[in-house]
This record gives sequence, C-alpha cells and structure tokens, in this order.
Amino acid sequence: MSVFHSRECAAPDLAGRFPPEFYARPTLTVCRSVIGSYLVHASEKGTTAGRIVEAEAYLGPHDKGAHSFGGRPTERTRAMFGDKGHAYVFLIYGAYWCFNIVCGPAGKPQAVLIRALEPALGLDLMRARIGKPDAPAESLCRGPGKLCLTMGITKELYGEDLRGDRLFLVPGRPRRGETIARSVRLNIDYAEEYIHKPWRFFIQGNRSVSGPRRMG
DNA sequence: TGTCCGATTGGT
DNA sequence: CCAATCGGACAG
Repeated sequence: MSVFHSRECAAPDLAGRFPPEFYARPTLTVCRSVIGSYLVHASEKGTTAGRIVEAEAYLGPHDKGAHSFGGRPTERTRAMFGDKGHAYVFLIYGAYWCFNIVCGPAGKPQAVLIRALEPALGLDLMRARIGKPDAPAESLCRGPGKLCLTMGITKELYGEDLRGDRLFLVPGRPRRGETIARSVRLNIDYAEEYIHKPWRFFIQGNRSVSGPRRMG
C-alpha cells in the first residue's frame, strides 16, 4: 500500500521488496505467490505499477515449453541461467517483449512469465505508451506483450536485479473473496507432454486476465 | 550465411 | 481464423 502513495512512488520504498529468499523457493511456489503482488517500473517517464493477476511457470531444462529446454544457455536465454530474482526479457514475433522472473534451484534455469497485471499506478502513462488515451484500464496490461508495452519493459531491463530501484516486486496477496485458479499454459502447442502441465496461475474471474478466466 | 519460427496481438 | 515482423537458434 504505502508504496503506492504518489509521493513515495517517485522514490520507491526499498523495504517493500521481496527478500532474496522469496525467489529461492520452488518455481511453482514463486509463481503462485506472485499472484496479488505488485510489479513496479520506475522509469524516466514516470512510475507505472500493476497487481499481478496471471503468471506461468517454465521449469527447464526438461520442460519442453521452456526456452531453457535442453539446458544449454544461448545469447537469448543467458539470464535464465543467471541469478534468481533477476529479469529475463525476450522478444516474441519480432514485435513484443515478454517479462519473466528468473527462478529455480542451482543449475536449473527456470522462470515465471508474468502474463497479466491489474493496472495500479500510472495508467495515463500506460495509455500514452500505446497511444490509446481512452483504452479501458482492464485492457492495458492484459497479456505478456501488452504489459511490457504499457509498463515500458524492454531489452534495456534484461537481467535487471528485481531488488533494485528500476524494476521490482512488492509483496501482496489476493483480496478477500478472490481465488487463485490454475490451468494449462497458453500457446505452447509444441511442448508435447508438457502442454498439459497445470503451471498457469491466475485470479479467477479477474477482468485483467488474458485467456480463460475460469477453470474448466 | 541461410532458413525457419515463435511463452503475441489485433483485426477479419 | 490469419498475418505481421525480426532477432535468435541452428543447420550447413
């Protein structure tokens, strides 16, 4: 809460950040735990933030849906093999950036893809970044590519330490009455048996969630 | 060097 | 359902 009073957003509250131990837990635990937490980007243009309402776990090197499948680092995936609690940012379809939190035990390149946020701060800056001054709030960060557009996340933040001052997470929990649901991950038709792993978490029924908003 | 393709999105 | 669009992965 306190972090989001406008005065404090100009100088983000360091104490609000997750401790390193948060990212040391199993990746599926981290993935479920970030639901309800906030992602904050303090950029030169201003600060934007959103409550995480949808995330997916990628459990390389065995997960056929993960970029780290096979276990060999490449130029693109280098960050996934690096320190936990840092950003793995990649470009998809030559058009959109996607943001992940690097996780996993030692030697396991894993990550949590942030798929959707409920906008919390800097909505007009978000709208300005996509050139849509009238875009409804719930659509601004609905989808991994869109949230990077509106949050101003690009390759510039590749490998960024999420405990730093630019891009960071602030703990939060789902609100009363909100339920965390899980499902298969989206758009990984090539992942064979890993297609069916229920490694997507989301706040049931939340309007900012991309794809299916309910189980079943 | 050349070819193939995607952890998406927006429009038809 | 379909195309846009381009950096990276990998084969040769």
